[in-house]
Amino acid sequence: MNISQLAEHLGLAVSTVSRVLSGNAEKYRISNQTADRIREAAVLHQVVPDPLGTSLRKGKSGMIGLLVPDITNPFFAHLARAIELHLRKSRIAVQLCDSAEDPETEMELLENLLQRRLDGMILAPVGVESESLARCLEGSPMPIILMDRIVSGVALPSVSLDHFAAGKLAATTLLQSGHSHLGCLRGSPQSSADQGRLAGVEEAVREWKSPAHLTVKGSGYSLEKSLSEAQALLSCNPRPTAILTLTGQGTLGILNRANDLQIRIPEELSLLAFDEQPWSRLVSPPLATISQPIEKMATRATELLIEALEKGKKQPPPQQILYDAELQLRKSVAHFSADAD
Amino acid sequence: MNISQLAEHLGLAVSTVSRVLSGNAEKYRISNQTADRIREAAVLHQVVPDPLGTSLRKGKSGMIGLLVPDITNPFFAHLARAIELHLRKSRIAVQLCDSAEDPETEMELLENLLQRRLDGMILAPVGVESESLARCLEGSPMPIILMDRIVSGVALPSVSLDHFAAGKLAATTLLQSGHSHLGCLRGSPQSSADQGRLAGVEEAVREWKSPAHLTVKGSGYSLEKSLSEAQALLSCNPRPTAILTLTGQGTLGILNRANDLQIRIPEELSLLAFDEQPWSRLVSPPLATISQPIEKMATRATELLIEALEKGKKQPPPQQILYDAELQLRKSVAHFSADAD
DNA sequence: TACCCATGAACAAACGTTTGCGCGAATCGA
DNA sequence: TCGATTCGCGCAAACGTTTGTTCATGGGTA
Repeated sequence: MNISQLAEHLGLAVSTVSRVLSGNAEKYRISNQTADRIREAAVLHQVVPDPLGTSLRKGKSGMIGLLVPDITNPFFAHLARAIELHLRKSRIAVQLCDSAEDPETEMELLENLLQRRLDGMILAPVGVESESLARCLEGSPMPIILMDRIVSGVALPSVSLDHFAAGKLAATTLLQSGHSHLGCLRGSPQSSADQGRLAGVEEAVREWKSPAHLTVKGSGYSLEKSLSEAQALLSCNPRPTAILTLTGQGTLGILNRANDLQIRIPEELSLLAFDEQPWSRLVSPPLATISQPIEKMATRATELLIEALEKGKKQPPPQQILYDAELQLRKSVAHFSADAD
Repeated sequence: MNISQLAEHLGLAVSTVSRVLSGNAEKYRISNQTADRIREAAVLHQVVPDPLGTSLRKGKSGMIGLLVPDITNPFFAHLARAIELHLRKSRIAVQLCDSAEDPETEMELLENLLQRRLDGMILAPVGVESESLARCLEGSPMPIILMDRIVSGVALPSVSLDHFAAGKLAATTLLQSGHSHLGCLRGSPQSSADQGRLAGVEEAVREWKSPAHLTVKGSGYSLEKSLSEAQALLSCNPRPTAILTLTGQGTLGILNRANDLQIRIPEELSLLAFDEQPWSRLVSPPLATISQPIEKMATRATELLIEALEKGKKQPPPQQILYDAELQLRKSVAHFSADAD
């Protein structure tokens, strides 16, 4: 039963029912008597204004798109959950899309989402530079908030970790523990997040008070790739005394290979990992991590989006909002003593 | 620009443009000349039929709801990803909802989804019995496919692991390795999945050729709970020589506490865990797991749903579709030798 | 020439809302 | 008692499609 049928049933006009059911009873001066009658009948017959009709009339779908590279990645899963929760409070639904870290899929999904005339969208891009992607985003008719990674050449508001500062913090932490040869396992060289983190690491090493050396390995997010790159990094001669991993998979790769090679952590190798995982503090030794304030970032992004929606779907100013990483110092990072090597 | 503006621009009727753009040109015998002219203009002006209008007219939103207890749980994340991928091929979008393992939130979300007049929905219930939940599902106007867990008292089609058989397989595996005292760390006693698994375990123990003993601990999915329950299980006297964990958190709990107590795996304790995780084969020793054929289940569930959608949104017959678990036997399970205890 | 039929496209109703406007009735001040 | 205001609600248009029906045109046959 829809509201016009309910109106007929009650002998009232559709407009009256609509006004009451959409909470505008007093605004249009519907008498309490009539309003209550409508409300009662509505709950009795389980009548709710059809969102399709509402959307069409209002020109809003009440839905935003969330496009992530990999919902299977705990970081994005947490992000998605927080975003959905926040938007729910504003009665906005979330359409989920997973681009599987593939730029082409991402492009298709993006076009699809734009066609669907959603109210807005939160996008965590795969991170590969693409002219067509940039053009597609540039001319978007809806507000778009970028998360985690940015798209070069596009002026869009973004919410992310201060990757540069985080990388610097991580490297400095290891340097301060006495390590002078750092290893770094990166993810994709394409990703702006990785680029930022690595740049931070490099600057920390460059600015360190005494000479320090940095070995960088890795490319890609797959587990197989991470394993072989971890192997490569651990086989360096001389081997780094401390390793920083920029991705979750990379961390698993190092943990696994170090175990195979019987390298003791932290006695022979210190390990600091990006992204806190559920098991980080449970493995042995507990893993020191650089964690992201996921909740805060999700909150900020949704606030930005909601604000844009209320201001008539206009794009908010292209500010870059950065958050500081949090260092969880645990036993996997130890002070370097020369006799171990 | 919408199709009516495009029609006006071309000096044609809206209906003609609509027929061409929705791919029904020849069905309504639009001349190739006209059709091509429309198509060209459409790509030029980036005109696509507005899904809102289409939805309203057709009475379909082209969108289904996916309600999971915790998208942060890798199992559900994988499920969500596979489901979204499959439905995308049929041009169906997915609205994501996360109930945070909370029955009340689940109930609210469910009502919300039902109101949104989606085309259908895939539901992985929290698993707590609830009269109102059952009633809500029973009278649903859209097809609903249950996943992973079932809701007692409701005749809905479901796709899930054969939890009972999986539990039996797991327990039998441990018994066959010579263990006669099994420990089991469960999740929530409310969950039909856990109930099934545990029942399978109990039957395996009961039917085993020689006397065997089973100690069951655990309740809830939180990490803290899992840690304390793991502690309790490992502190039993006598301690089980093999432990089966029914949840991911439980596995982490056992791994952590075993490490604290300096219990060597598998020499002093065999461990078999439900649900394959990205790190399962990477920890030391590699973890034996009972894995679920997530892809297959997701495929089947979406097939069921799509079929129902094509048959006019009617509920498919309430069949229960079960899949067999797959045993990944790894080094964390060892043959029991009496001298170790 | 008159008729029929196939062709190609327009007309209009319907999907379910929201909302500016208007209208009759009741209330009020003078 | 009368004009002016307020109150309570209905009317109708509009949002953007889809689709059954109609209509004009032209070619073919009788």
